[in-house]
Amino acid sequence: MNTFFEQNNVYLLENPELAEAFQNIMTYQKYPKHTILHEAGKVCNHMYIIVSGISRVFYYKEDKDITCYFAAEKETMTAIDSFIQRTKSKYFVEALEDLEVFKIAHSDLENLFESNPKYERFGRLFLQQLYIDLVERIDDLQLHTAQERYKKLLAKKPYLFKRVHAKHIASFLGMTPETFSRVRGNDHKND
Amino acid sequence: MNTFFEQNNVYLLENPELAEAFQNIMTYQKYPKHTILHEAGKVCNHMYIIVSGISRVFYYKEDKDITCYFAAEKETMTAIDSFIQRTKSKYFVEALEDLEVFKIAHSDLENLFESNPKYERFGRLFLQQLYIDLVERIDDLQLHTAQERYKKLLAKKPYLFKRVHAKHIASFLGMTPETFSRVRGNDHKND
DNA sequence: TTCTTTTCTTGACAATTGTCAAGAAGAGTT
DNA sequence: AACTCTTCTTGACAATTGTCAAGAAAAGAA
Repeated sequence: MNTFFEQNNVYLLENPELAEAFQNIMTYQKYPKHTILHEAGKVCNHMYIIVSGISRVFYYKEDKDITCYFAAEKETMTAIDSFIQRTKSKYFVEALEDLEVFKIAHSDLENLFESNPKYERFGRLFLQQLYIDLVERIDDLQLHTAQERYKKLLAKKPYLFKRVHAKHIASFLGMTPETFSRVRGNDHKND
Repeated sequence: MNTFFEQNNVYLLENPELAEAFQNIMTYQKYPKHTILHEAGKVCNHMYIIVSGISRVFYYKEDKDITCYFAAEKETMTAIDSFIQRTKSKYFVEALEDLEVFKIAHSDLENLFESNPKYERFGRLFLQQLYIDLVERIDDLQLHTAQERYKKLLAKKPYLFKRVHAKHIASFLGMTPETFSRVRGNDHKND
């Protein structure tokens, strides 16, 4: 996954004007653990940049709760389908820990993009990085065993395994909690 | 998958200026079947809009040939990792049929984006749609059986099943050719 | 703390998918 | 057409993963 500040800091931090422009449309906000920041069925009008805490995006597939995205410090999060297409979302966004975030309204972001091409450009470059991240995730899911998917995520985002319920990671990896538990058990043996 | 002309026709066709700008940087080209349009290990400097024919993007995972993308008429195609990041690609791009395409150089596209914010804007909106398509593909792979993945693709892109080798569709769907064959067999029974 | 609820682990078994091998079917060439 | 090469299908079996159930462990509430 991508981070607004880290992976694109070239654009947001090295250019004071860009940083200021974004700061002007961001509002700092806190949410307690378990808060639902966005509900499925509604149009999502905000995106969030996480200052502290972890959140997840999930949806229901035949009563089963499927996590499709995690966001932690410095990462961004929104109900992406709705935020982009301006339609009702299938996703929920939930705080898994107490959250501190910067909140950005869709309309403000659009206005910013329209106000000056350099912001539009930043938006495009940012999306490009998100796109690359997704391509990688597809590769992972397309032809890897449960064990391999587990190891890859553990290497990439070890903190998830300490801070997030196993069942959420399991569904994110496309396996049952039971399989996740067994795969984790195997992995510990190889230490 | 997305199409330059279809899904974004709002932008490309309704605005004659935009259409003309793109036509100025596109060159029409033909490639015979089996042509490798891009080789892994090289930086990919072009994207293609397909006029006729079908192509695929693939890579090797431990000697196994994995297809990760198909593009047919009106769709776009490139070695996306390299085209976006300007690094060596892991992907090959291959013509599965005789191809007629419009070819666009990365540099020309960048220049176009920089020349006027409305092109930059089109680029961003186009990427947004590609992103949504990928999110959908992840949903498919994350928690569906081989049978379900087969049926979804058959409903969405039936022409693939007539024009492309089964083994390529199988790897695209994340299953072996044998499983693909059996799943296809099951499906015919339910007619 | 104790009590309650949820999550995690483990076993037994079932379903799905992969592997290997052999033959059939199909495409391409001469 | 015959020949060659590749792809597709099918069977037998193995490996992986899912389902269900029960108990252990952990987290949250009183």
